[in-house]
Amino acid sequence: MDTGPKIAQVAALVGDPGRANMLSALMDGRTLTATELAYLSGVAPQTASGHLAKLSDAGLLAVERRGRRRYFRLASPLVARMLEGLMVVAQEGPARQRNLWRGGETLRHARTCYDHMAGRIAVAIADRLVQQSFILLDEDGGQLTDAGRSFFDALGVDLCLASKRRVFCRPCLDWSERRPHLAGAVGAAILRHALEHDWVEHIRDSRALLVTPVGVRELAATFGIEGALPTDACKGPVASLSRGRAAVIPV
Amino acid sequence: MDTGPKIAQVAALVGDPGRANMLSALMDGRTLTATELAYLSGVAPQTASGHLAKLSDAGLLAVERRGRRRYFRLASPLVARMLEGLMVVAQEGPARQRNLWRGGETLRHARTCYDHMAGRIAVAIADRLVQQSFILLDEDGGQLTDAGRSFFDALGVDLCLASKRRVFCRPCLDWSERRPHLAGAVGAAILRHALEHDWVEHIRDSRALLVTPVGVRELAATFGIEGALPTDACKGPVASLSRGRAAVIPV
DNA sequence: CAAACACTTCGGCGAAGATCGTAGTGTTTC
DNA sequence: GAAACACTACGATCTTCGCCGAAGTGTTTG
Repeated sequence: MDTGPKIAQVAALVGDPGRANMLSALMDGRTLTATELAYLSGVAPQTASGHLAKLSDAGLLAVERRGRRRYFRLASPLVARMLEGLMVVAQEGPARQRNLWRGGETLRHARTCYDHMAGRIAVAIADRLVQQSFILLDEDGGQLTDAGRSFFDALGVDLCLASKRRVFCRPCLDWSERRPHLAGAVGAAILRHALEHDWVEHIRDSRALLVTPVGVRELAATFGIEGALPTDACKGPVASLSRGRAAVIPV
Repeated sequence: MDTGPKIAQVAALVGDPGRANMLSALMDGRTLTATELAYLSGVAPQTASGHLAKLSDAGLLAVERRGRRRYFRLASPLVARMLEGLMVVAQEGPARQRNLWRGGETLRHARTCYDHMAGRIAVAIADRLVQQSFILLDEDGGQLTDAGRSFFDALGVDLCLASKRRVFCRPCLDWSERRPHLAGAVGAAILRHALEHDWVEHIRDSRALLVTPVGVRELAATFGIEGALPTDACKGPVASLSRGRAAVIPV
């Protein structure tokens, strides 16, 4: 099998702390400039430039020139998927090996992406809002309809907290589902609302979100996304997690 | 986020060609000795010893001493999952980025694992055989019932080809499905039978298996596993693959 | 008990590559 | 047009780490 050398090449790229930091920073789908990435990874701009060139050449990053700066993002959800694989293995380490894929599964189910929700649930919510014509989405933009505004008003979601300057509503490609969820002010408002009403809560030291029993009921009632929610019929950690509030598994 | 350094540590381990070769060789769930791994990765035994120690310390490999030799295998399905992530990214490289997860998807659907079948289909077959009490499975062993023997006789599967010394029937954890499929002589006989009757065929340069139209029909009729098989309703590469024999996508 | 075997430890060699200072190109701002 | 800015290219230094020869420990075989 000659697959060994190939994966070594990619792994070696990720194997440098500086480059790994850059990739981690881009995990949530953001696009960042070379300078920002240099700062985040803790190396000089010259060094970062070299690293970014290598990552782009290898097809791990996609670049876009705008003006005098270059914006980098992960080249595809595949790359994010690979990084998540590494994260899961890395976080467990030598200790307690058994059943630790729970972390990964929980992440895929519901997590934060910057300031909004991602994962199966977030994609289902976006689907539902589009299906009901509350939101219009295309490749790189989104728009709230009048019906959508009424819907959120009735729900008590405050869409005005966002600063004037930020994008109001946009799609954000979900790397575990390979389909878009909602970002922008609307996405942030939904997450804020869900946290305030105890539909979900943060899991310590993780981007994963725990869906509470209240959340299961309310998300189903509000968005009609039973399919994406844990149920009694759904065996496995997600279901057992959501049955009791206290059962927080370190991820 | 301090996840950067952690994933770098793991990635750096995989980033060496020698170690990557070792891990690749173990991808299908086999257990190999240190000497075998040294030969397969093309380094001297001393070097291999060091590499294996590092991989074990990091929790990527599990070791078992038996007599004067040490048997290594991947520590968990998580590791295999991570390696697959790297493989998928590595095989695509800079070129044609779009829709290349087909390879991974095909692998998850049906592939060989040593000399038997793995993937969704294999897990479904194992489920069905257990459900019908043709086979009894527990953690680390399996047993063919009398009813099971009759079933395979009627089907024309020859279970006697296996050498006397090999394990007759045992479960083998499927890393893409996280549930067991059948290994041992019975597992091998099923794959042999499927290949001889053109239910599946090897895809060139890959461990992936292509389920032929005949296979779709016969596997459904024989094992009642329609759910795991590609159908017309199932969009995506697997369905398009199975519709015509000629449509072999390089993986 | 000796010999063969499987594996590990030690030590020195050598190549790969990460780092940053200096200097350069292209872009924006004033 | 000059200055500030974002990024890139080159080169010297230095650390890291893979590599294998030699020697050592534990196990099996005859």
